[in-house]
Amino acid sequence: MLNQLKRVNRSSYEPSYAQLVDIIKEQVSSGKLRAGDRLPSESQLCKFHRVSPMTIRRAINILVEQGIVTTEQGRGTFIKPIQVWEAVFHLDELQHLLEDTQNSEVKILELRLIPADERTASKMSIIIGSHVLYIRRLIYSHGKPFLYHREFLIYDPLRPIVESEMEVTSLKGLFKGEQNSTLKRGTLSIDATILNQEESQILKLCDRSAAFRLEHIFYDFDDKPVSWGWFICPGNYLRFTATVGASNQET
Amino acid sequence: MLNQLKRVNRSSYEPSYAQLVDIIKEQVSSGKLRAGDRLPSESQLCKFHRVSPMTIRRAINILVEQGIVTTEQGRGTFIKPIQVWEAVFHLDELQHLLEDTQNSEVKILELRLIPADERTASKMSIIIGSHVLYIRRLIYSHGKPFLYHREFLIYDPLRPIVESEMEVTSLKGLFKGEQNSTLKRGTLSIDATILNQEESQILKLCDRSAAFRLEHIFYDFDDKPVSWGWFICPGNYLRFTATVGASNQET
DNA sequence: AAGTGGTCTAGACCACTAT
DNA sequence: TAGTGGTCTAGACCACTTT
Repeated sequence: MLNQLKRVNRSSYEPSYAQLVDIIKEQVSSGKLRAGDRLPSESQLCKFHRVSPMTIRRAINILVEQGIVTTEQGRGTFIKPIQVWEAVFHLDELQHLLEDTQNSEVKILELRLIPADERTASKMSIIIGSHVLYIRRLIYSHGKPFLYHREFLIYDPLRPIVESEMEVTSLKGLFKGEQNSTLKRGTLSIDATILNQEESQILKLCDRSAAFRLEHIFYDFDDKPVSWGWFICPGNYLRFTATVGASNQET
Repeated sequence: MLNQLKRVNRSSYEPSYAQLVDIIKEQVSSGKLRAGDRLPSESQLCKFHRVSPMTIRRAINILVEQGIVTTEQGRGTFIKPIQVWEAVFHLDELQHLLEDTQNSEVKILELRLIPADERTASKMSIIIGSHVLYIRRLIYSHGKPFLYHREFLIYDPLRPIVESEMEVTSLKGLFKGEQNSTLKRGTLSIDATILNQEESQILKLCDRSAAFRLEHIFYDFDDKPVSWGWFICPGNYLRFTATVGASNQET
């Protein structure tokens, strides 16, 4: 009985634990194992695949992380039913567009020191009227504008403005994957919004069309906000996608 | 030298590997370890924390999965700079609203058998004109409509329609976390859109306001589409959020 | 050659669940 | 009591990078 088909191939270059993950995923996606079914016990899997308990455990831990199975101490390991909520959305598409430096370009539309208004002050935990650096950028892909970015940066009068501008490029690092040592964490959120007149003009689109608004706040190592801003991205330029359940194409 | 401060507490109820993960994360979020820094080698960590190599490895593997560090064979383990692209968005908010069965309600607005039009046929890989079950649902939270769902289900004439309706409830299971054995996987995508007249009327909102459109296709174990549909969710009812980098609040 | 991460073993002991 | 998952050990061997 047991798995009948595939065993771990000990002489393969693929690690045993990874082979095991694939074997079990394959059994799920082919329907041999279905939601609610119990996996063979770890000791049974050990004997069948002729690997040590630790190797089996490692494979099962990975399946747990991937949301394929759940474990219940004393009872067994069970295949999870698919749940829509497990869907996870990434910013991959945006990343690839920006990493493609051949075809993407960042243009600074405006850069000036301004006093923080109420909203900015509240977002950045500073006093209203404090000076902040305000930057408007337009990001082009393949020659067409597709992202409009507005950002407020803490301005430190002790440092020359040149260095503040360095911060700008260091922020750019966030999006290009360069090293960055001044920022510790960030929060992001996505809203659905409608382009206003200014935005649609800049992005060369119809007024009042649908768009995503990706807002961000970045914090330094003292947990103080350093940057607040948002990207406007026309809805027809971007789409967030995700999959749930055991897809056959997965690794 | 080394970590100077915290060591793994062997007599704690928290597993050593989890303690190690927390210790290192704390060092990152406090700034003791910064982007690009190298961690002590695994053998050094073994000696310092008096645990076996496997335990260290497990902790480091977890940190790799969480995007905190990267490993380079033969060189060492390094703290990763934060990257916006690591942001991961979930449907938690939607889930919590629907799981709160006290305050949420699903109302079927329409349920009928119709011939598939071109778009439906293409999405579900069926022949134009094949019969599909068309369902319109309105989901209420705290008495207010906040999700409008339209869905097309494969109709199997060999099964009585009652069973097809069962499928409906089984799909509901997807959203309520019940067992489900007929579906294997699904793809989801999020668009930004603008409410049309029908949608805004049903959701009792202003015409042409911003909304998310969450589209889904679910497949059975033969990889055949079983359900295609989309949720319309007003933008001001929902927001997708994510964090990047080492936040102090994390486990 | 020395040091690093990567995989794996063959057990041990524990907590929990079922019977 | 027997079976299950959960943690952990004290090594081994390998591939890789640096010196």
